[in-house]
Amino acid sequence: MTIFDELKARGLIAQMTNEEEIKEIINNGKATFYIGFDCTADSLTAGHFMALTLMKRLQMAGNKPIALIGGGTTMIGDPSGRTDMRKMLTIDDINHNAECFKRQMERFIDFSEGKAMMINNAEWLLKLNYVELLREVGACFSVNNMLRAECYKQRMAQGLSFLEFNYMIMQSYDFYYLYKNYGCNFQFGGDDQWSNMLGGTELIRRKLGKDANAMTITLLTDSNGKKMGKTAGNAVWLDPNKTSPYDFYQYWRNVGDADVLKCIRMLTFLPIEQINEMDAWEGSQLNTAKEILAYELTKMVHGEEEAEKAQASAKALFGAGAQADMPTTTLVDEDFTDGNIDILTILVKAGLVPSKSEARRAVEQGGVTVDGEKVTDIKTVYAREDMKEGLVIRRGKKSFKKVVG
RNA sequence: GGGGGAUUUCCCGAGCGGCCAAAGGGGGCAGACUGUAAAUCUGUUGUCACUGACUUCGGUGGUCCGAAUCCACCAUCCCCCA
Repeated sequence: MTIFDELKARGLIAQMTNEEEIKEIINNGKATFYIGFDCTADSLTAGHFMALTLMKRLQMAGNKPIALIGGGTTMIGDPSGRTDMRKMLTIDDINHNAECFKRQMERFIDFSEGKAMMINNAEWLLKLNYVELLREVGACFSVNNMLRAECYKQRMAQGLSFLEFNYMIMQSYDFYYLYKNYGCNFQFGGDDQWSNMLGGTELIRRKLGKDANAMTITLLTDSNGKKMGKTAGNAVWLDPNKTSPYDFYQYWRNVGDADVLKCIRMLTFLPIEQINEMDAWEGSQLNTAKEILAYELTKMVHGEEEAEKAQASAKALFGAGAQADMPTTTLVDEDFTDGNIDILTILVKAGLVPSKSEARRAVEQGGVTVDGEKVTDIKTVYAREDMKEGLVIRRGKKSFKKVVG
């Protein structure tokens, strides 16, 4: 199976410039392609993960990836799909974030000599001279067209600053620059990037008279059409310090029935034949598929050992099994008064709940269990001696923490 | 440059000078039902020393016994005219 057919079979392809040409290029390993990552946070997210796997797939097929870190573009902020302006980040923040991205990417992509490159667009964007830029590429952009672009549509009602309006030009310039200096003939990106990407191919055509290609990846959305990779508005991070391997595992373990196969297809490296067999699964059988999904992804992001641990913990907590590894909080002297500690304080200290008020509610509503026993009295107190072995505190169905005194 | 409007709790959005910690919806959380799914139903959703107290309604001052509600200035955004 060619790489193109594989991408297609996995449902990864959303839009592309020229199908025949693209097939020929990527199937024969002739693409030097780039994907841009704006460093708005100090860790990549599950959302970026799909782009990383795509890079890997293409690299395995002999193509050469360029991971473009958006040190320059982040200074501007991509308005695509946003209803408000992004917070302005300082240069120091951006540099720090870029460093973090770099470390995370190295786990997935082989950056050894000649295999792939990592470049920061701050290298050229920050040096641009306004008037020169206007003369060089400004003439190639039609404001009329830009205003029609999908990525600005949503913002036309809310207001779009000139700063953000320029994002497309910067991204287009990147493509142009990479084409000229690194022989980059291809750009991949999320489907929300389509108009920005076309800006680049258009610029290359006008300036150099050459054709470059672009292809977007289907956005990973759940059956309700919402972007995946977020819980309650918070991103699922790849950094284990921001989202623990266990939580990461749980996120995928809990995807809806309708979304499991799609996720497996798009995100894992399991052979398509195997995935197609799973297609017939239904009902509670899908739980097995979810386990596979969660395990595979955790393994890729955090390594096999962490994946095993997360899976073991999950099985132990939800099944009957023995106590397994699980996140632990160790209490210190100050947490106790006269050698005792009350349930509300425990919940807060364990980070299972953000405030005592919520702890109170959780207990009053019967959502708290300690070592399998439901706690209903908010005044319940535990003695330190009884906590040497640790108590398993459970809040709701899915949050657990072991607390040791 | 001129004129008009907006800014409310996680989001959208109501809000009479006292009865406002602030309607309603969304989202979140918990419970029931389940398969660690979805849908549905119920409860809950500022904080704390929780039948009470404290801090919130863009910011700063002011009027008043009392302000999210009135006044002044500042900031940000939107719309119309140029």
